[in-house]
Formats: sequence, structure tokens, C-alpha cells
Amino acid sequence: MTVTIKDVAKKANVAPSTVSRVIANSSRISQRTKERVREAMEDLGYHPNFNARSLANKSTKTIGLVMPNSANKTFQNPFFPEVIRGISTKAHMLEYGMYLSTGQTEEEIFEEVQHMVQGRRVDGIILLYSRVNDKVMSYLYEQNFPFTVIGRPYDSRMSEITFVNNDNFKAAKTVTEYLLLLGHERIAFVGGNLDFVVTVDHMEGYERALKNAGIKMRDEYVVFHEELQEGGQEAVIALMSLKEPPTALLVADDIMTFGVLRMLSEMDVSVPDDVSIVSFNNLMISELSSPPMTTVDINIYSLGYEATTLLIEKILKPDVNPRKMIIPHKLIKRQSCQRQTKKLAPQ
Amino acid sequence: MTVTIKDVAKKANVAPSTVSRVIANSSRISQRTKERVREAMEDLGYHPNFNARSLANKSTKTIGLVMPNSANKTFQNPFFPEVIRGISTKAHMLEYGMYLSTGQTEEEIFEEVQHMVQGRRVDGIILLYSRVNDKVMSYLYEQNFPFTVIGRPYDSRMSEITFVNNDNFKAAKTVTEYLLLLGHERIAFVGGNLDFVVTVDHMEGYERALKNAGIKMRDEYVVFHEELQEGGQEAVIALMSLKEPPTALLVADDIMTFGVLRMLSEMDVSVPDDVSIVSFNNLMISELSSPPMTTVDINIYSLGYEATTLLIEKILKPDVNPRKMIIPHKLIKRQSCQRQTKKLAPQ
DNA sequence: GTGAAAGCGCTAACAG
DNA sequence: CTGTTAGCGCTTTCAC
Repeated sequence: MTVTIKDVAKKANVAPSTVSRVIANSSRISQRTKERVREAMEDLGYHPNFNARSLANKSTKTIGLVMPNSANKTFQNPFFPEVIRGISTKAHMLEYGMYLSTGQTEEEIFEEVQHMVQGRRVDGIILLYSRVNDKVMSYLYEQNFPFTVIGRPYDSRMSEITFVNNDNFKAAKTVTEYLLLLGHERIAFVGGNLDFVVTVDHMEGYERALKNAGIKMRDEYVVFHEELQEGGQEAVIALMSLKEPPTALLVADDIMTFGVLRMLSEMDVSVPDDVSIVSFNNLMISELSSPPMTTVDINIYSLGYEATTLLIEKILKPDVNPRKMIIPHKLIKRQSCQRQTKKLAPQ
Repeated sequence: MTVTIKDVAKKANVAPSTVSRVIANSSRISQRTKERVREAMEDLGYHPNFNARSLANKSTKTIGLVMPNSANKTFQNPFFPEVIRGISTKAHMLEYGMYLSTGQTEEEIFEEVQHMVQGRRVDGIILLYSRVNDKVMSYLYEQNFPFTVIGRPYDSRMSEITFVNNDNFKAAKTVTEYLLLLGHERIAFVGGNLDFVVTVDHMEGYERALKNAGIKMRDEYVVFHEELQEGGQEAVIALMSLKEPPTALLVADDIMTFGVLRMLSEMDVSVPDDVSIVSFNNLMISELSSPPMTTVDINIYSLGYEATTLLIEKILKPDVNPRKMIIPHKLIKRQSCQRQTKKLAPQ
């Protein structure tokens, strides 16, 4: 059968507690017994039982990852493998494991989170998204359960919740200004799901830049889409059918930009000659579009890595003050933007 | 503090064991007590402790997912979110959770798997890749631990291991024949990492088709690359620098194809006019390349879904015979292939 | 139908 | 430095 701590104890002629101490590498055990015990462990092929430990310990050494509902395509964004890679690296360093939510709908996910929390299945949770009025976040907050969010809380509890984010407002503002500097005035905004905080922040950055430049916002230049690929395509149709189509586009996500580029190419609109495009995220494949896209690198890996750092800090010291961390972004200029020179129909 | 089964028992005026039976919905408990107990659970906000259950039960209701090492870029392939979506769906239906490996190197992953197995952290494991001589697979096999692999075992143990795969040999063969029918004779093979079984199968399918058509294989037309994007790019350089460059390419993976398309476009080689391309996987973004790529849909989601079905079957009935399952594939014709008409330099 | 009690494998006082 | 003992919260015989 499975070999337990008792077997090891017997073989090494010590008490079970001593074995336990050796596992924990307690400093109050003599070097000699440690060796004897370790040898016995080796001989018997002993491995500590994870559940027994967790039960006695009240600590699972695992963190729960909560994704947005996997029903829609959001989930397929390579954004996720990349955050997870960041989380994974740090988690592994600190010897934590990762437990994934499996829910397809928001309701399912909420229930799962409850189970994770109440069932003590994980020591802490990372929210891999930030939605505007998120039930899960509220729950975690009320339960005073250790968690961090990637993105930011939308409401007043901002100062009471630990999160890791980019300065999405500023990124969008900068990028809009960049387009403005290139001579564009008809700049459209193709946003993601308005339920996500990042979308709101992007939009505000965009608005601010236009306002500062004294350019009036046009409602028909602002569109939102849920689904990434199709979204990009629909947005293009809507925008390019306007009497005065935009000469530049701010697109929420690189995947969406692939959809935009595809549709534009079908319509024989040339990028960047006819339309300039900037988007966000800088996924691994983003340099492979044609033309290669100009995009904001948000350092996805670091978002995950740092979220894990903060979470584990919180797990270890629950009373420490909430922390926020802003990961720097960087505009990666490639070939989807160009100076606006064409004559346009008068406004 | 946390509310336990005892608290519920007290409140409902029954023994803890009765509460346990109600949780398990035992048929030997009267309807009346069931209701009383459920009410008490509700009132107190009781949630069963996961670790205690697992310990007593010797069952964790969670499956471990083992990915290839996340150090290299393979990990960023949207293939993974999609398999996981399939796994997740089925796991959720059967009320299983998912635990992720975090290792960066093969050695780290191997150690983690040992911990998962010996520490009884998971009830079974899905290998999300299949490598030619895989230590992890051998270990799992020797331990007689429930596991399934996505892909197939390479060696003689094929008949003793449960797996879910595509018929990659046939897919590659068909696709090569398709190119042949379009009049191509100079067909190159741009494979992935030769350590992966899928690469071997693809290559054999390709060879077989050429052989059947009486076309001699040329070594310089067969290249392999580890890294997906860069790989694609390097392959193109090598291939197009040949005195007799190929007129058609079989590319291992859609992501790689993005790299290929990019590089080809930089070299002013037009697809499909100058070169035709077929690749494998049909990722969500694959229809957004320019031109949209012709590719083999391997039904990634189903690979994950069915692997989970088989795994849980194995967990529940460990003595059942190993099973294999082949998921159908389908050629998706888009616009990266064309009939070969140009005059070529004589062979 | 329900209760009492032992035990899953480990940790953590408390002794000594 | 090391052993003894009492749980962690749940399941599961075995009684009744």
C-alpha cells in the first residue's frame, strides 16, 4: 500500500513527529537523525500525502485561477497562456500549484469560486480579468479571502483591493496622441466588451486625447464588440460605410486587429495607406500580421508574475495593506501606421 | 470559525455520520431528516472541506494537466486554451477540477508529476502533448496511474496506453495528395519539433503520398523547426534560397504559417500565386491570415473533451482495457492554395 | 434509519 | 533534540 510517515518512522526508529519535522526541515533536529530519516524515506519511496498535509496545516499551497467564462471566444486569446506562464513561473518558484476554474457561465464560475473558497481548496485566488460589476470580486472581498485581480476594480473599493494593472488610460491617450501627431483627425475607437474595465479606461484615454487636441468626439466613431475576431470585422463594415470614414483606428486587442485587417483587405482598403491602425497587447503573433501591426506591449507575462507575487504576499500576511502595481507599457511601432496626407471630404 | 459537519449535526439534532450521508445523498436516510439536515446546512452556510473529504475518500475529484515545458514558445500556441476548453467542459460536467503543472523544464515537470501522483493530489492525468521518448509517460505507465495522452505513444506500449489522437499520417498524406492534384511537384515539408510524435506522423504521410505519386523525396525540401514563429521564417529563407525552390509548402502548425506568410510577403513572393501553402490545426485566428490559409481542422476541442471522457472512465474503472480514440480531421480550403501552372526550371 | 467510534496521513502543541 | 498525544474534517464500518 501507500507508504506513510509511520512506516518511515518505524524504519528510522523515530517518532512520526520527527519525520514530520524532517520534512519541514526543522532546525531542532540533529543532522544525524535527519540523515537517517531521509534515508528511510528514500528506501521506502515515501512521498507526503498532500491532502493530509493540507488538512492538518490549513494550507493547500495552491492558488486558484479564475478565467472569464470559457463559453465565448475571449478564452482563446493567447493572452491567457501568456499570463498563466507568468503566474506559473512565480508559483513554481514559491512552490505553489495552480488550480483552474472550469465554469462556462458566470453563474457556474461563481459557484466554483464559492467551493474553492469555502472548501479550502486553494489558499488564494487570481482573477484573470476585471469586469465592471463583478459578483465574484464582491464575494471574495466580502469573505476577506486573499485574492488579486489582473486589471483593476471598477468601483470605490479600489483602494481596498490588491491588483496588478497597466495604465490603460494613459496607454490609450498616448496612442491617440500618436495618431494625432501623424496628422489623423478622424480617429475611430474599436473597443472590446464594455463590461471590462480595460475597455472603459481605453475609451477615456481616447476621449481625453481628442478633447485636449480640440477635436470633437463623434459617436459614430466609437464602437464596441464582444467577440474578438468577428467583432473586428463587423466594426470595419460599420465604420467604413460612413460618409466620412475614419483614417485611423484604435483597436482594443491584437486578435481583433487580425479581424480588422482581414476585412479591410477584402474591401481593398490598404493599411497603412488608407487607414492607420494601432492596437493593444502585443501578443506573440502580432508581429506576424500583414502589415505587422503597431501595438502597445502591455507585458502580459509580468502581469501574471506580479499578480502572483502580491497574492502570495497576501496569503502569507493577510493583514498587510492592499497593494496596487502598475506594469509599464510600451508602444511598439511597426508598419500599420502612416502620416495622414490625403485630402479628405470637408467635414 | 469555519462551520463543520459537527456544527450541522448539532443544529439538526443528528450525528455527524448522518450529515455525511445526506451529503452523499444516501438512500438509507429518511426524507424528513434529509430535509432537516439540508436546512441546517443552509442556515449555517456549510460547505464541505475538500481536503478532509479527499483524505477520507482517497479521491480528489481533480485531474492533472501536464503541458510541455512552458519555457519555450510552444506554450503560447492557442492550441492549449482550446484543448483546455474541451477538457474543462467535460470535467465540469462530471464535477472534476483541473490542476495545472507549473514546471518550466522537463526535469521540473517530471518532479511535479511525481508529486501529483504520489502525493495523491489528482486522480488522473492528461498529457497535453506526446513526445517521442517521454519520461513522464513511462513513469505514469509504470506506476499504473490513470492517465490519457493527447496524441499517441510512440513505442510498443501503444496498445497499453489510452490516448486520443488524430490520424495525422492520413491527414498529411491527403493534404500532400491535394497539392499533387493541383499540379505541384516541388512540395516542401516544414515540420515542427521532431521530438513530437505528430511531426513524425506528418512526415510519413507526406513521404507516402510522394512515393505513391512516383515523386522522389528531396532532403533539402524537408526541414524541422522548434520554435513556431521564428521557425516558419527560417524555413522560408532556407527553402526559397534553393536553386529550385518549392512551389508548395506543408506547414506543421498554423502559427508557423503566420511566420511563413510574413516572411514570404517580405520577400515579395506571392501566396498562392507563387507558392501554395497548407497547414495544420485550424486555430481560431487561422482564417484571419492574408490570404486566409488552407488548413486541416483537427478538432482541438474534441481532443480535450474526449481525453477527459476516457480518463475519467479509467479513473472510475481502473481495470478496463486501454482505449484509443481517433478524432476526425477535415481539410478547410481557403485561399492559400492554387493550381501550379508556371513554367519551372527543368529538374 | 441512525449513532458511535475508528481512522485517512499529517502537524503541532506539550512534555521531557 | 525527540516522543506522546490530540486533533484537522470527513467517511465508513459496525452496532442497534
